[in-house]
Amino acid sequence: MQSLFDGLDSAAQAYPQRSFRRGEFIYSVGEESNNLWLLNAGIVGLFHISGSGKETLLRVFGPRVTLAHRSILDGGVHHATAIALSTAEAIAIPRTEFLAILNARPELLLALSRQLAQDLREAEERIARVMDRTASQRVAEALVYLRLRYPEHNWTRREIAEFSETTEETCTRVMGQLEARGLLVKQGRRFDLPAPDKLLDEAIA
Amino acid sequence: MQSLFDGLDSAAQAYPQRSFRRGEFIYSVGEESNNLWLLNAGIVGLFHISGSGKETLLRVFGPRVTLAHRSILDGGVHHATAIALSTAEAIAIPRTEFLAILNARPELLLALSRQLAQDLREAEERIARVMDRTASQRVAEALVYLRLRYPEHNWTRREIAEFSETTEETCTRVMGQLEARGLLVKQGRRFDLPAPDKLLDEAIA
DNA sequence: CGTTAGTTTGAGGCAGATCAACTTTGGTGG
DNA sequence: CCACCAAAGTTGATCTGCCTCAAACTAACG
Repeated sequence: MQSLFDGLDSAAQAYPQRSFRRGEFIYSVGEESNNLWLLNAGIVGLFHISGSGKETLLRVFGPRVTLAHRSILDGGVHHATAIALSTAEAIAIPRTEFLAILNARPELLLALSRQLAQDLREAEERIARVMDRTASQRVAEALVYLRLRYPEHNWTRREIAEFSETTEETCTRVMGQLEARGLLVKQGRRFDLPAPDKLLDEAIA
Repeated sequence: MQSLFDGLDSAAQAYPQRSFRRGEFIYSVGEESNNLWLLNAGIVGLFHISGSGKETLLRVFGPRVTLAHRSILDGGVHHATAIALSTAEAIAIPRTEFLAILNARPELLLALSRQLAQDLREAEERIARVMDRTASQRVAEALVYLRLRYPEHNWTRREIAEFSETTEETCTRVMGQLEARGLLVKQGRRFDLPAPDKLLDEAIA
């Protein structure tokens, strides 16, 4: 089955590609979602930033996926802020053109629905997990998820903490314990997980 | 715009209506989602139940909405358990027929996508909220949300707690404080919110 | 090398979970 | 209509995970 990104790729060729450096905003919460973004390269994080400055990493996007499709279908206002986590290349398609393409090609709308259904499952599993697991367990699970899914990215303690709903300090401490148990190896700022499956087993148990 | 429920209503007439009493399961986590459910009456809760028995109320369904659409689009396995919170009446449409109708009527698929987009926003807002707000604030927000959205239902402390990611005891204590401040009035097991907007203001501030 | 972003470590405090015992409610059936 | 009882709600005492604040350290990059 064709992905939403692939189905829109040819239409995107008509538009210029934009570059973002680490830390740059692709869009911000509250803005109108006038564009659908096609991410060609790099890693982008979708963040919720609260009044008190506390940040939550809601979703992570890698190459060959779309951004802002959810907002466009839900009232046209961004509910969160998309920030480049590494150098990123993306193309913006006008909202109206995106909707016209969806209208003309129901199979792409179906692909989009499936993506939303999957994202909703993942979000709801996270809601339940906060109550269900300790901070250590959540960090361990986040490490495995982020590392396996986006191995090329240099995940920081802060990013891991914001994804696992805990603090940077707790994250550091948990990673230290995992290192002591041989489940994590630090090399400068980078780290590796020699046995991700074992790590998950021990974390959940 | 036509809702998904309305679009499927005529097709549902071919199938018998089933009744559920409070506490009965409509479907369970892990089961295959062979049916789309049309809820005609009553309130249904979608729960995540962890190994340790801890329950989380993920979503609430009222009359004239569908259940299991997310699962059907996402691999066909239920990721949570649907339980009747009051006497409920619902009709099951076979998965295959549901998919055939979606295929024939893209406008219904669009309505479904919009619903998923909205549910995803609500779920992600909840993820951020757990870190962002105290237990008291979450309880206050849950009270307003549940009471205004489903005024006919007699929400129990347990249900409110499982929706606001806290415990029954905390929920009781918070409600006691709100009563002392005149923002909540108990009448036996029922309660009323004389000034929901004020309650929200004070809770968030 | 200087500078900044990222990481580590320690000490202290508290929100809220947990456990336990008790009270109230409201539906049921005798 | 009343007595009963299971489900729901309340209250208090205790305990702890992890957040918070602070301060020093270190990697990486221009």
